[in-house]
Amino acid sequence: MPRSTRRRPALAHPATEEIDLLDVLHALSDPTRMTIVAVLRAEPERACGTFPVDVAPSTLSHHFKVLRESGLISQREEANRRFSALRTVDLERRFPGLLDTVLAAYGRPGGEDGGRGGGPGVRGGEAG
Amino acid sequence: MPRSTRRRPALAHPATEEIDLLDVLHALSDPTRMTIVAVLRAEPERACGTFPVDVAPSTLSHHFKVLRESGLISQREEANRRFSALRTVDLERRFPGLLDTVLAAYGRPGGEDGGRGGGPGVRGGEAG
DNA sequence: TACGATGTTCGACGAACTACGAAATTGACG
DNA sequence: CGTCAATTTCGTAGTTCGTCGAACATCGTA
Repeated sequence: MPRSTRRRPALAHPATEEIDLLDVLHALSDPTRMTIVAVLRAEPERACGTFPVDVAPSTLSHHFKVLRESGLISQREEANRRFSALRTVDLERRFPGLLDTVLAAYGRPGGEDGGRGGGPGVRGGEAG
Repeated sequence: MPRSTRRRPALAHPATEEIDLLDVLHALSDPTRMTIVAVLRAEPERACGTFPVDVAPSTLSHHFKVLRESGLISQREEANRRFSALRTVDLERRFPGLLDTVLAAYGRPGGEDGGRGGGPGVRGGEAG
């Protein structure tokens, strides 16, 4: 078999119009995945293994799959690394303002002690 | 014991500052609960049993509990009926624009056939 | 070819979720 | 008081979710 052919099925992403709101909300309702999205908001793209999350590689891979299949992120392959990026343009076209609003909300400190979704260690582009 | 005392623990609602974003997103990621929220957006309040959802009463009660504990809705008792209302003011203060943006997104038709989150059969409901 | 690095897939497990029916609670009405 | 109506609580079944470890695949390099 040709060595240039990747065995992966080209990383199926949903088309913009197929992005389902409930899938997106579900994907965002997990702290690990929300962290990934928040980090991705500040950078154009990033390799999978470089996210500040504390889970096993297989678990991380699962989360990326959920994010990708929900339409929140896209992934491209480069060598044996996989880079993820937020689908900001598609999301904005499909659900205007949603991503910005949700991420702004995520940046808000909570009345609790900043446990779960209160104080993310990610401030993305707020400063800039 | 005084008969005027309701046995229910006064329907605990989270304080505004305690509303957790991930809990809210998770609550909204279920089609039944999203329908409830969408209906509630059009009316100030509504009795539990009058929502256009197709689940058993006990299941519905569970969904209302999830919505209430997430901070999305408030419930008050009147006789043996329980009225639910969106906590629009609290939500707006906690997560500005979130509710509007999500519900606007929910109203968008999808590329699919409008099955799940595409076209909610909810508009005014004033007819009843 | 062998090795290390990166990342996925598979199989498993416990926890959480959604669903339902039955029973219990509460209030209105006769 | 007895009954109906609305809703919750309890117990339970089936599914989904998040997590991990082990094994596999790919790429770059020695």
